[in-house]
Amino acid sequence: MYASNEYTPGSGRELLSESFFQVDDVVQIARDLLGKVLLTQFDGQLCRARIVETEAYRAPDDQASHARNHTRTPRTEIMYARGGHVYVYLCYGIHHLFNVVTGPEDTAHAVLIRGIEPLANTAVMLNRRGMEKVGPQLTAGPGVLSKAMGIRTIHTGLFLPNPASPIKIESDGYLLNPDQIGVSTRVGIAYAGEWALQPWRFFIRANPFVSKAKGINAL
DNA sequence: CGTCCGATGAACT
DNA sequence: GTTCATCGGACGT
Repeated sequence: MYASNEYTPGSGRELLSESFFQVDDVVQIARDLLGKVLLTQFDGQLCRARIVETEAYRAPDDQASHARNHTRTPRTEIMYARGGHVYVYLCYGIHHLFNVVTGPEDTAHAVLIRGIEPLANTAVMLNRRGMEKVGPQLTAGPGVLSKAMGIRTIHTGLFLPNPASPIKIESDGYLLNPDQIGVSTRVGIAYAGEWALQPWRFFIRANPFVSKAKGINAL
């Protein structure tokens, strides 16, 4: 199980389609990404992890979005591509933060993946993090999960629904009840004024791989 | 070209 | 609770 990268009938897994990412409501997509499986395959190493924490960024009005007020620069250009593209940017000069572009072309919404639960090939993830033992600090947080999965800024522009992409998101049939989903304001965007109050962070309740964010209003 | 600073994480006191 | 590593992007000059 989980050893294959194929999507044969009966495998119990399916690649998320373009239409999943091209829904206009980025907040709904952020919620729907909870429980889905992030897959990376670099240097022949296939890693899988379940998405347990996300945040929605809704351009152009959302002042926490890099594409706020239609900001369009070389860095944010990929946000204007159609949903399903990958946007990775460097934060604090150190951390590579993995985002999924959503919505139709020219709509710059994106979802930040903030926490994942390792499912397969944890040995490679541990090695990339310089850790010995699997625990929340392996992949709880947007910077550390990218490091564990091998995701870097150079991967910006990959298209997740492409079966040949080294980064993909699939469904394995895992289902969540609405009462398992926690909601809060977003982390680290206090500068965004009233937009910092939007309840656009979603997480799986009681999951240890949800980041330990401080100063957040749980709702 | 110079300056400011961030959608963080880790190691401190 | 506080400090700080580390650097590309955004913007003003």
